[in-house]
Amino acid sequence: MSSTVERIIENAESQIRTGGYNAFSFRAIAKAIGIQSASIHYHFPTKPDLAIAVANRYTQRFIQQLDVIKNNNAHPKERLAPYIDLFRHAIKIDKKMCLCGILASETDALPELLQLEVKRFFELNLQWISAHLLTEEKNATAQASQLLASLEGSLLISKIMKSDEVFNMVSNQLLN
Amino acid sequence: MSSTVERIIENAESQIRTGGYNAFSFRAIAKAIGIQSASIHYHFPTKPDLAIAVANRYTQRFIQQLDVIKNNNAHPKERLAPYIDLFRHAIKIDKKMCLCGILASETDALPELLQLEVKRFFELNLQWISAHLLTEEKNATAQASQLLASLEGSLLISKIMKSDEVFNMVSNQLLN
DNA sequence: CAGGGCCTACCTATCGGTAGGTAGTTTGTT
DNA sequence: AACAAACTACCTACCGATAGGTAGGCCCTG
Repeated sequence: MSSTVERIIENAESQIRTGGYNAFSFRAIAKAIGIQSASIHYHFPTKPDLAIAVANRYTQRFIQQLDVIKNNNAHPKERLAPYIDLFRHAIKIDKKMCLCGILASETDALPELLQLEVKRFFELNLQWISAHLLTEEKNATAQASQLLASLEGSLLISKIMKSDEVFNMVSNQLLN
Repeated sequence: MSSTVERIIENAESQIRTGGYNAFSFRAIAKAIGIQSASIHYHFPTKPDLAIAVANRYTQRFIQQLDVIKNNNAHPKERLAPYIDLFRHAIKIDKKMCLCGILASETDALPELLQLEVKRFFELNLQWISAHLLTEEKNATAQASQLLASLEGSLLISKIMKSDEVFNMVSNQLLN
């Protein structure tokens, strides 16, 4: 049995990943987990506070997965497939966008502190790809951008197509 | 002097491209163009009606640009740079996401008819890339997906980074 | 004088947020 | 050990603001 705070964050994440920042509400979360919307304000005073907590947990979990990938795969080249699988999980299991992907697309409509938290996710991924995935490449930075952009973009296209086909084709290309 | 309908659509597009479907409102548009929000309902009865009109005009204009590119460049290989420039325009001139990119990421929160209109944009682009950009390639479909995903993804990353650097690196890679 | 294009005025629903209360638990003091 | 103070985790009830949408009137033009 998870705590109220965890259930709030979990449900908020689900709503944001479905429709973005403006598509989640305290009332909808409250109804979903069976408490009053006012009670959410006890744990997260404002909407930005909650959204930042959601993004923070999302990034933290992502970092943990990156560590697992690094530790389980000694050679950088072995790490690409499991890295791609992190995004495959979003579209195939969660059937939702990457949280930071959908938020990034709405950047200019987000509270400033939330922008910074989302930005951190991308900086962190780009740096990790360069350092632990493309170690021996010359233009690692450019290739890292290409990889991350392809994955985020293919998630978005797969959502609107209601099919994993685009994601599968893109990930197969990336693996070659 | 543009018509009221055109000014409504223009302003709605700007708002949607900034914060997504839930971030635009009849009242904000009305205020921006100097009419009453009720007057917008005369031209577009419901919010989905207006959003669909916005997406339709966006796609229609995109198609026109694709025709120009095709007609101005006899060889498929010459068409890549101007195609990329369509997306460069979004991030460098408009300083906004691709309308259909941001809407695609919110797919499951959109009215069904709007989903179809957004989907049409991507189907159309994928088909055009395959037919007029990668004519001689074997796996044209997969490469088209890769190209479009890279461009949409790099827009989204550039927005959150508040820098064109990622878009520039990705587009340079695509051109090689 | 008919109708297109806009207006005022208003509706209901929902939003984020606040005020104040309460049951149960924990903590500090004697 | 006993008791009071304080804290946690909720609750009900409400606020002003804003959302999309509707009804009906007014004015200008053909």
